[in-house]
Amino acid sequence: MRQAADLSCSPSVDAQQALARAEALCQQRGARLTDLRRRVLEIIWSSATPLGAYTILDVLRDDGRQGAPPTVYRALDFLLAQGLIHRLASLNVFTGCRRPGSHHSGQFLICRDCGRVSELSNPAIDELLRTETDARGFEVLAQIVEILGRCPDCLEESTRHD
Amino acid sequence: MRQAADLSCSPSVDAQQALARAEALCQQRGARLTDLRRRVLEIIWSSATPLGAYTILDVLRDDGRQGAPPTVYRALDFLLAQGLIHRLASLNVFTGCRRPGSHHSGQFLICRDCGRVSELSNPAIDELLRTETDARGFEVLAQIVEILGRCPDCLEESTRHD
DNA sequence: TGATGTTATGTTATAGAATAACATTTGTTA
DNA sequence: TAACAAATGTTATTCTATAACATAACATCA
Repeated sequence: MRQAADLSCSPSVDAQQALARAEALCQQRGARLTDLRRRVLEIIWSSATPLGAYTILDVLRDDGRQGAPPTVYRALDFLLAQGLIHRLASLNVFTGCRRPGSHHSGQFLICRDCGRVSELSNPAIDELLRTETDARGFEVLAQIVEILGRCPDCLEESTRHD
Repeated sequence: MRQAADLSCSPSVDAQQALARAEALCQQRGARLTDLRRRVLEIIWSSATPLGAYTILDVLRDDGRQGAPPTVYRALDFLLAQGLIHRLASLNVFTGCRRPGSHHSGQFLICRDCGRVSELSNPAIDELLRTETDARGFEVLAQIVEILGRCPDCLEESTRHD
């Protein structure tokens, strides 16, 4: 996979905005966005592609922090609970939520080649799924919609090189 | 979780039909449904709930077979490639495909309480997702649609007991 | 302020899921 | 039968995630 992760640079504008929003939301909810949790969120937002827990752990250690897997997973659990990140079940990775505040499951397009992810939020998809589940008397707790494929950029590139 | 797995009984009618169809499909395709692969498929179909790879491995060992993780994963890879089973990414488990023959990604309702799974195949959902991806120039390789929640039976039961 | 309870983090160990790499066996075909 | 390919056996390792318990930070109230 042509990896796009670049964690060396300082927080992007996106990351800064996401952190600011996270601060505001947590404040509002009385949830504690501690140093560790903020840093994990920042790490996630600083990458162009979703990160695995152990990659995050490596970055924390590079920070000079002490840490073990539970350190990361607990922070991730918090961020998930606050709707600040999503977990992509098909890849065991985590990505920043583009629409925090409204807890939602999200719909994801995942590029197999570059690893980048687009988050959709097509209400029609939600509605359609809701219709199906309602018809069956099934109570929905979480929706997982992940589409693995190739993004336009990588498609174009592979076309040029063939 | 109130587990519904019962592997002790002889193959159910469902399992027998699934095995027969698998035989036919593999024959037709020139794919080799070996003893091991057939047995793994049978184990999967003999359970009311999806099984993890290591649970399947345990059953194989109970059979008196020798085996290690690769044994199971290779059989699973074959069955996946033939479209005879599905993998549920959100739980790392495998379940028999209710519509083998047509390779498809499927849509699943997974009950958090009893672990049972219903496989939908609502073309409208596929279509809607296709519309989204087409509009974005995204080439789809695989779709993952898994809905975690509570099935009608478990809902009713929890209502009675509250 | 200090005692108490709660929340968060540190730490060690382990469980669970999946694959790499190579050896051996089985099946197929020439 | 020889030679090749496919399938399985086997050992080791990597990656993902959590259990269990210890310590530290924070909050609340007498």
